[in-house]
Amino acid sequence: MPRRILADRPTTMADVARRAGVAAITVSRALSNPAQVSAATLARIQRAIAESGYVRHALAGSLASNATRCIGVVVPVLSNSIFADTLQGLSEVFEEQGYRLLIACSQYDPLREQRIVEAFIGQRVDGIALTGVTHSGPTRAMLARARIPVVQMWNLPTRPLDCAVGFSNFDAARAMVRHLFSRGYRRIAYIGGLTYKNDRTQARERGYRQGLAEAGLRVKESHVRRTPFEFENGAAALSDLIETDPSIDAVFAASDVLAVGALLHCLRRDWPVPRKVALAGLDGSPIGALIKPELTSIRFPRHQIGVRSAELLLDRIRGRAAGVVEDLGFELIAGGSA
Amino acid sequence: MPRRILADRPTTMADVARRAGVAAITVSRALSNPAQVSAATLARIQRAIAESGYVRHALAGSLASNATRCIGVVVPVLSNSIFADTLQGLSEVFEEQGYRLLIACSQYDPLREQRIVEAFIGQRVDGIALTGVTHSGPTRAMLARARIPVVQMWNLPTRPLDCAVGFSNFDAARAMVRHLFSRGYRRIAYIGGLTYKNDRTQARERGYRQGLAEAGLRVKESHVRRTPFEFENGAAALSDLIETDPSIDAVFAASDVLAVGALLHCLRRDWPVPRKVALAGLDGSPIGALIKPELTSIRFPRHQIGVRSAELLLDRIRGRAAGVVEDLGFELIAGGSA
DNA sequence: ATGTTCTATGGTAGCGCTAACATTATACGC
DNA sequence: GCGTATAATGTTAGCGCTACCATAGAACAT
Repeated sequence: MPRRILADRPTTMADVARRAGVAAITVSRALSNPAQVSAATLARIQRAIAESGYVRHALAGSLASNATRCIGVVVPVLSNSIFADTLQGLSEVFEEQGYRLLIACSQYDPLREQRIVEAFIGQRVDGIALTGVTHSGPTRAMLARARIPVVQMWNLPTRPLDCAVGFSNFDAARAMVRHLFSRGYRRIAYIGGLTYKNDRTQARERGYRQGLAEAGLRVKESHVRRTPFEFENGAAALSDLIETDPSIDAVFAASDVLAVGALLHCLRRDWPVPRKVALAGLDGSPIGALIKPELTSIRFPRHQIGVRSAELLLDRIRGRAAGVVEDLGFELIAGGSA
Repeated sequence: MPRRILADRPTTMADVARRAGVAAITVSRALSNPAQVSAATLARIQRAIAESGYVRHALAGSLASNATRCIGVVVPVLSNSIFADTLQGLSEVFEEQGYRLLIACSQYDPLREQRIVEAFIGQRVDGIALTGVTHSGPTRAMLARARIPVVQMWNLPTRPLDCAVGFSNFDAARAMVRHLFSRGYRRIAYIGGLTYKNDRTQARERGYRQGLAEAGLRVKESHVRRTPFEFENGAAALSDLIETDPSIDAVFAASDVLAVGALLHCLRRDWPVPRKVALAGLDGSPIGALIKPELTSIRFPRHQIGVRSAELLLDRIRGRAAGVVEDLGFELIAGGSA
């Protein structure tokens, strides 16, 4: 009962095999492990492939071999370039090893992440890289049941799903508050992201609060702002903070996107930074270094997070032990802004 | 001859069917078209799925149905947020229609694009979205042979592969040169991208040259710089241009990343903009509007390019006519920088 | 009562590939 | 010469799902 008209269907491996005068399995071997095939046969097969414009049907291969050579990656957004560096690191390692990346955006939404993870499992990816360490219950359950190697990136989980590569967002934020304190600032406000959907943002805000507490300063809730990571929002939040309380002497923005927005806002208004207000960010983005004064920030190995995540995931795929959590640390960059 | 130990294999549709007391095909229908299944049966199946934690094997389904509900997207880079807006537009439309996106980066390299397209065809994606209009011969051949719907984005092809959505990068650059001329600038230098791998960059440079020619100005080759799109490179190129020829009165950067880098460099050096040198960009990125003076630039509907591309691709997938080329235009934003 | 249509469900085959085993030819040691 | 190792290739049986056709029963018209 043929389901498709036989004429005009795409070339299959059997077609190539016929043309080269070999069995289909030999074509399969020629493609996935050429060393197994004699030089003469290989040449005939390669010629047949070129002549017919054959492209192997990866889905059928994956179904038969039970391995897709695909890795699923979830990032919150693509518009913030900080994750792009990590993606770059992931893709460098995986491409070299013959794996492809499926990239999807969760928009900082755990439910969206859950749907993405389900789709990844449905695609039978060989491994999954997640940004962050908080995931919905169903997400965790699906991953556990599917027994797919997973790496969590950009933060340090207390109970990792599998392996993890990141740094302490909490410590980084606390370190920045200490730095500001050591420079003499005492009325330190905070502009952070929307905490309710993001563990990195939460950790940074906790770090800010802890840093103030350790310095013996009280947290004023009116000095804490939360807003999505856009340049404009950093500018608006700063403007609002200063208007609300002109005595604020420093603002710590938990992301360089916000900090750069805030800094540019000051420059627009001809507010002297750091004299009127000191500014500090967190991300170490290159644009911070181009502004005068240079943005004080914290840099972390964004690219290396991708590289190490890929390496650990490959280890897991190849059957090595799980449960590794790697802390790649961070570095405070003291610019002129604080 | 079983190839896998039968115990401890992932749940299949047959398992779910057995548990629900129906045939596998009914489970399939319950998942892909629930209206075909009676309410009572549907409930039993849904319960069986929930109990067993079943996730449908999408690969097997695609193999059988000859449709993957996946769209392949090639962008040059992820680190430049201008493509992120387009991706966002694509994903909004496709997700709503139940399609998934496979996103890959060509790094502005046609050979890499070719490998990506081959992989997409191997995955039997239902459609492909490409950035730009120049592609390697093999890429064009593969796409033609595979008869996969394709949309080319961000520029207007003279001979489209299939459909296209974009604007004239040439006209945009020319319009900016005209604007600079109308403001009285006569020694207009240019900072562009690396033309040899990118048709948008080529078109913009041609637009610059044409604009000068139409204004009766001669192009000085020493006034033309090419560099990868990074903030730092814009700063460095501007610095170098001014050093080489201090009489330059305006610089047109063919990307806002370069223009913002150049503008920040001027501010660092306390060079008055536009008095010492006028600056104009092209991309309409939000950060340009935050700087003082605001960056003169050209805005285009980046998000809408994604939306329309997705709609056209869906039309094609559903069998409607090919060959549509849509020009979405652009808009000049006159800021204080030029 | 008979035919017609519609709804709900099932049986079977096969999508295109590769794992596992089988087979054949060739080389090698003694 | 014979057993044994090695290389090169083939045969077969699925991987897990859905298209296609079949079937059975209910609803309705004639």
